[in-house]
Amino acid sequence: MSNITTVKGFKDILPDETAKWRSIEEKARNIFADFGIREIRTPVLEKTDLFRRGIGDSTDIVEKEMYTFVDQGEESLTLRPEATASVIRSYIEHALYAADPLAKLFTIGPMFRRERPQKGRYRQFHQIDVEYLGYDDPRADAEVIMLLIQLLKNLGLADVKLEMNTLGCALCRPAFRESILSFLEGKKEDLCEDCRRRLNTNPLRVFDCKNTGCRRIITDAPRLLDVACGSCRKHFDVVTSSLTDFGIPFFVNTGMVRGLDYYTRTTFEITTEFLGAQNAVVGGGRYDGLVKDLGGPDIPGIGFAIGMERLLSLLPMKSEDFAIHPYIFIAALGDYAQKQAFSLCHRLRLRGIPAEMAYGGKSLKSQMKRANKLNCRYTLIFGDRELAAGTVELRDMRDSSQVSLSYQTIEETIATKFGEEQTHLG
RNA sequence: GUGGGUGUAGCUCAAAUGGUUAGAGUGCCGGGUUGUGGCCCCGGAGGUUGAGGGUUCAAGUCCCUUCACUCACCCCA
Repeated sequence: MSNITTVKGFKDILPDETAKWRSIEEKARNIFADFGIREIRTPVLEKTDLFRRGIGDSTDIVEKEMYTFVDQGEESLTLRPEATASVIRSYIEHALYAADPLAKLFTIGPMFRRERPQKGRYRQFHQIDVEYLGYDDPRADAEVIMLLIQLLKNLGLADVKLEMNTLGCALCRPAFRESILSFLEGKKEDLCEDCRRRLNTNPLRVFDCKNTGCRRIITDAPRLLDVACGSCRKHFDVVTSSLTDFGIPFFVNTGMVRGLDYYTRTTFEITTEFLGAQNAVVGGGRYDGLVKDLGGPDIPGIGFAIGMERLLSLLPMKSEDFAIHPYIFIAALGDYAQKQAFSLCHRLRLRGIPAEMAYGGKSLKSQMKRANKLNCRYTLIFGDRELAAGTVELRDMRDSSQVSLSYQTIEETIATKFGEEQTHLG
């Protein structure tokens, strides 16, 4: 096939799937409303510097995964690889903090990273993103996580694991970095090739190396939790004890390092064993320095991002459960009847009754087959014979019963019936 | 960027060591009922076997190249 296809790593979301997506989004919006989180929508395209400064120049995302191009020789632009930087940019640009020092925001939409696609990883993927700005208190961390857990519960997601860690703050992290470096320095020869490289770039990454040799070495390494400053430790204690108070189970994973430079203190992930190599469905954490780094006031923040494709693949939803069916199918025989059917069909739709018909003078059998395929509740049948007698046939597609009704009042009859059945379903 | 796997009908897959017009299920269209769906039966349409080249009397099958998809590494949602 030499036809034009989607770009590598980009996916069409076909009609059978869209209802599932909408269902997730609706449930998210509902719970966000309960928590007072308001929607913000930012452009998918931003100036490249936003991400360079926000995410960090030495991260993989910025180094090799961004869709960046120069716009007509003028300016370097980038398709957003994540939402947080954009939300913060907007927050600063419109000085939202001036009107209210506290902001709870969410946004839903596509992100773009030019990685090699594989299971659970696409070049365009979608995130549900939540950001709390201006909240210093560890209870905000707990609130964000609790709302996330509740959302996943509402969606029917089971068998997931909440992993927690703290990355320290500007005071205690540098010291920790040094102690890790000196710890690993003597064991350099035993580390894998990747980890030796990591010593220079991001030594904390050695913690989540999958190489068994590296794992053995790192088990004895100092942990940030042990050397964290008093306030960071206290912060983490309040977050975790809040979760415990509400019966939310979690695992402290002192080896969890996140890939974006801006995280401080609390970080967390929701993981599952059903996603193959991409086991994280949600990632998040606190970023107390980011707003300031991006040119705003010194305002703390915490948030998370849910990977929608990964989430979808974990949910047991079936597309049949979301299928929509016409209430009534009109099967008409003959030119005059077809004309009447077309008019009736349109009038029913204008009244909010899902109606469908077949064009093109097909056989009754063919029209009935179509009605069946569409899973219509009723089929209305009439030809010249019925119209001459002023009647129409209404067939119940479930039990195959059929009644003869007055053509004059059929629109009202159907409308009444539809109204009654709707309230019954209520 | 690196490595493995796979490319045959819209979809899921067959076609022994190379051997005539590449099959089945499903879906689609039509018929079996001159005006009645599902189940059943029958028929039809739909393929340049991903593309290009090579070996051979003969290639879906073997060789080379290329592309796509996929899984994994790196990293992340």
